[in-house]
Amino acid sequence: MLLQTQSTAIRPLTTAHLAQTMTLLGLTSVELYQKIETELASNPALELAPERRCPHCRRILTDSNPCPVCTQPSNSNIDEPIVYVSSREDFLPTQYSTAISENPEEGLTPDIEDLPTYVLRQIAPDLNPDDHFIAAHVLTSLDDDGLLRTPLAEIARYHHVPVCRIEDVIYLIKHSDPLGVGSQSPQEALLVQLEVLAEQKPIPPHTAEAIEEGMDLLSRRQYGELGHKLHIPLARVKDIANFISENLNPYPGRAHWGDIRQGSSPTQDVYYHPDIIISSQTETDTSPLTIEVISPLAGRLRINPLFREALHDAPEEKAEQWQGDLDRAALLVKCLQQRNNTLVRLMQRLAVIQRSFILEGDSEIAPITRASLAEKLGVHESTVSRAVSGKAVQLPSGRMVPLSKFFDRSLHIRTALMDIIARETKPLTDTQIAKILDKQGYPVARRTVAKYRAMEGILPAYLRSKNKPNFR
DNA sequence: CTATGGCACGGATT
DNA sequence: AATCCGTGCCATAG
Repeated sequence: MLLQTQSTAIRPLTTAHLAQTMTLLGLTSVELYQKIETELASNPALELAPERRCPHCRRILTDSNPCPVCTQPSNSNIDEPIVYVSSREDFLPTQYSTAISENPEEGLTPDIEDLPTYVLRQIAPDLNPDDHFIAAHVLTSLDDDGLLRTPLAEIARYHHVPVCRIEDVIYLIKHSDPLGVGSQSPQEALLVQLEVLAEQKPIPPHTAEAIEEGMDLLSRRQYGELGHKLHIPLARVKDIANFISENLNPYPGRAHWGDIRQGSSPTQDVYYHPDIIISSQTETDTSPLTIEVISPLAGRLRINPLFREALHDAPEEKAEQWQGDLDRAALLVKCLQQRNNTLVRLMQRLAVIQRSFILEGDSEIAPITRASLAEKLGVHESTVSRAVSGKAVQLPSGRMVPLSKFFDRSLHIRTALMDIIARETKPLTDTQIAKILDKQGYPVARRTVAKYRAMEGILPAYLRSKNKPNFR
C-alpha cells in the first residue's frame, strides 16, 4: 500500500522546493484554498482541470485512481486505516456564506445557526444590502463563544473589499443583542459591553484600563500585580473584578458564565473548517477508520498544456517570464503533492496509535509526543510540528478538535480526574484526589491536581459542596 | 492548621 | 532558542 504514494513522492531537491513544501504543510485547508486561488489568478501557466466525481458515491476524485472509499478492500485491517486526499471545497467559506444568506433557515445545528440569524435580523435594517454577504460571512465564522477568530484581513481579501468596510459591519454586529458578538477577543467584547453599560449605571473607575492593559492578569486573577500595574489599591481591583464577573460576559455566545470558568484559554472550542475528517464506516470494532485529508482543488490544479505548448514559439522578450511562470507552477503542484503525501502518512500512523481516542473519546488518548511520531515516520520533528499546528480534525462523533489535541500528554489524566470528581459523594480535596490518581497509576503531585482542576474549570473542594452539575 | 492559588525554577518539548 | 509543563515553596484565606 506504500507503492502508489512512494513512486509519486518527491524528494526536496532544491531549497526552494523545501521551503515551499514547509510553508504549504503549515497551512490549513482554508489558507491553502486562498493560496491556490491567488496563484491561479496570477500565474497563467496554471489551470483547473474539470471536476471528476466517483460514479458511486459522488465524491470528488483527486487523482487518476478510482474512488478510494468505494474500492476499499473487504479484508480491511484495523491497523490500516483508509487515508486519502480529499477535495472538499464545499467546506470552505464561499459555500458557507452563500448557503446561509440564501437559506437562513437551515443550518448545521440549531445551536450554531440560531445566533447568526438572530443577529442578522437585528442588524438587517441598518445594513447596506451590499454588505449583506459580509455580515453572513462574519456571522457564520463565529465560534462557540460568539467571537470572531478569523483575521479581518482574511475576510476582506476574500471578498475583495477594504478592511474598513468589514469593520463597519462588525461594529453593527457588536452592538446588537448578545452585546459584543463578533468581537475578535474576549477583551474587545468586554469593552463594547462596558461602553454600552456606562450609559445605564456607574462603572468602577479604571475598569476599562484594567481590561485593556491587564486582561491576562485579570483572567488569571493576579489582582495584586494588576493593582501594581495600574497604581490602584488591591481592594479597587477586586471591585473591578467583581463588577466584570457580575455584569459583563467575555464570551457573548454563551448564555451565562460564572466564576466557574477561569483562565483565558482552557476551553478553546474555536470553530474551524476541518482540515482532516475522520469517519468510521460502521459501528463495529473491526472496521478501519476512513480519513480524509482536505486539500482544496486537489487533483484539479495542473499545468495548462496549452501554455506549455505556447512556450515553444514564445516571443523573445516573453520567453523568460513564461518559463518562470511554468517553473513556479510546476513547483507548486509538486509541493502540494508532497504536502498531501506527508499529511497522509502522518494521519495513517496517528490513526493507528490514537484509534481508541478517536472512537472512544478523551479518556483513551495515548500520551505521545510529536518527536516520537517524527521518529517513526522518519521525518524531522519540525515537519510534524508544522503539519500539526493550526489544523482541525473532525472526529467520527462530529466533534471538531485541534490536531494538536492528539499530542496532549495530560489529557488522559485529566479525564481520570474528572471522572473521580464526577462520582465523588462528598467533595475531595486536591490531596485526596492526588492519592486516588496515584493508586490508579497516575503519580501526580498535589499541585498538579490543582492545575488540572483549573484547566477543566472545576471549583476547589470547599466550593463544590453538593451541586452535581459540574458541566465541563 | 489545612487547602489552595501564585510564582518561579528546571527539565522536557517544539 | 523559545515555550510548555510539572513541581516545590510560600503566602493567604478559612
